[in-house]
Amino acid sequence: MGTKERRERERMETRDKILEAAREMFATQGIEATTMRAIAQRIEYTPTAIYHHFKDKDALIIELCHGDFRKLGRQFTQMERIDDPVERLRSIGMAYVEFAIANPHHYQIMFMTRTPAHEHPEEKNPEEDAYGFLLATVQEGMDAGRFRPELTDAHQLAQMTWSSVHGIISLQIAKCHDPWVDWRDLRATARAIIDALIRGILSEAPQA
Amino acid sequence: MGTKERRERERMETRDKILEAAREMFATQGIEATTMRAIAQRIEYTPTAIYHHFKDKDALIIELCHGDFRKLGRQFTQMERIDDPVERLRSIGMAYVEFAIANPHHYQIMFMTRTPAHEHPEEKNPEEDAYGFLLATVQEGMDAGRFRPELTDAHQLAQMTWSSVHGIISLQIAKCHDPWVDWRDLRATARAIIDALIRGILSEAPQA
DNA sequence: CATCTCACCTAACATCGTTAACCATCATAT
DNA sequence: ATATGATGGTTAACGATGTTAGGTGAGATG
Repeated sequence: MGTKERRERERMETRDKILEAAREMFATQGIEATTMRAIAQRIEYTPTAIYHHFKDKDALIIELCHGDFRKLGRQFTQMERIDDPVERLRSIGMAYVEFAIANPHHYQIMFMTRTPAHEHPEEKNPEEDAYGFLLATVQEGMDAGRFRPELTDAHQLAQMTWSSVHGIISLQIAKCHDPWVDWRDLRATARAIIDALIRGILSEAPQA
Repeated sequence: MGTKERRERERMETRDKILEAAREMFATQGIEATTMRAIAQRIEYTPTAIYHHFKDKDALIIELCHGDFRKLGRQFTQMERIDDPVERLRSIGMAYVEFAIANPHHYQIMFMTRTPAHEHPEEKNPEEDAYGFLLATVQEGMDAGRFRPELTDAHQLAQMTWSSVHGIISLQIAKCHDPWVDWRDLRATARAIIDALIRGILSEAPQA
């Protein structure tokens, strides 16, 4: 019949139009400032039409988040080719920074706001699970004895590195307009943080 | 006459009642979930009454923020008694963590949301300028040659330490309910981050 | 006693997310 | 061919939000 397929395809097309419009408007205007009505008007639909594709605004946001998490995960797995786990860790950190610089509004949604019970079904897919990739890298370094002997918790170590980079990113996103801090270049400071932290967690034994 | 003074005092009393109610409701319910009407009802006034004391909701928030910044600054200056600048730096970091744990919602307002052009008039008062205190401590350590020679920018160094601690705090505040991360104890991880970072920025020359 | 001030209230407005009820199209079953 | 029924969309509205225009009334001032 093929008509069923066409129907489905058309449905997905308008669904994608909604997502695309929402993505751009969230990114440029911010998430709170972007209204359902505005999204609808942009794609020349009625606000109610959106609700035939997404339960509510949160569902729309979460859907966009999933896409962004996948994107970040793909970015990370490109670092797989780096053999040295410590160097890979450094590169993951910088890739994370680049992602945040490229998508600051999405970054804000993904990591700076209390999300509504984010299910994260792709938790198990390594291609999409950025945290898992970071964790594995840290574990690899730990197994190779690269880190100080008192650092035995891979989760904690992963959270340490992640949050160190997240810190400077999120502070600058939130506070970049405040005059009482003389902000330095994000990339440079992030690099300095990564270098310092890695130096601080590396085992002192000279490596081969 | 004294009547003028009494009028002013009464005005300030209700103003403080508004602030007090808002502070607690923001802290327990969250800032977005706390409505003007709810604040008014709590102190048995009409929503409009609030607008005779504060321009709008943002002004109310900003006013609360100022108080919180003062509180944090006071917390910091208690570390003045620590002579060693590096140890003081460590203590500042942990004090910051304790502040965040004690006031997570305020922390969110102060450091995790884009504030509406926060004037920060008390920038010059050392007793209230937490960032300035951190900066001075870092500068002192730098002057004493405690840090690696390539680290010559006190602002960058201050931002590095600040953001490292901020990172783990804000991530846990925002993502503590997400099941895909196995969070470790905030205090312990923060301490590990501080230790690692400090080890990473300290000059290798053995100190006296 | 008349007037003025000023903290506060009543009533409303615009806008938001969201939903109930309806409508039009079109593949399908009789 | 025509009735049926699903489906993607619309119109109109609801309740809640931040906010404001215009009034009210008690107490200070002349």
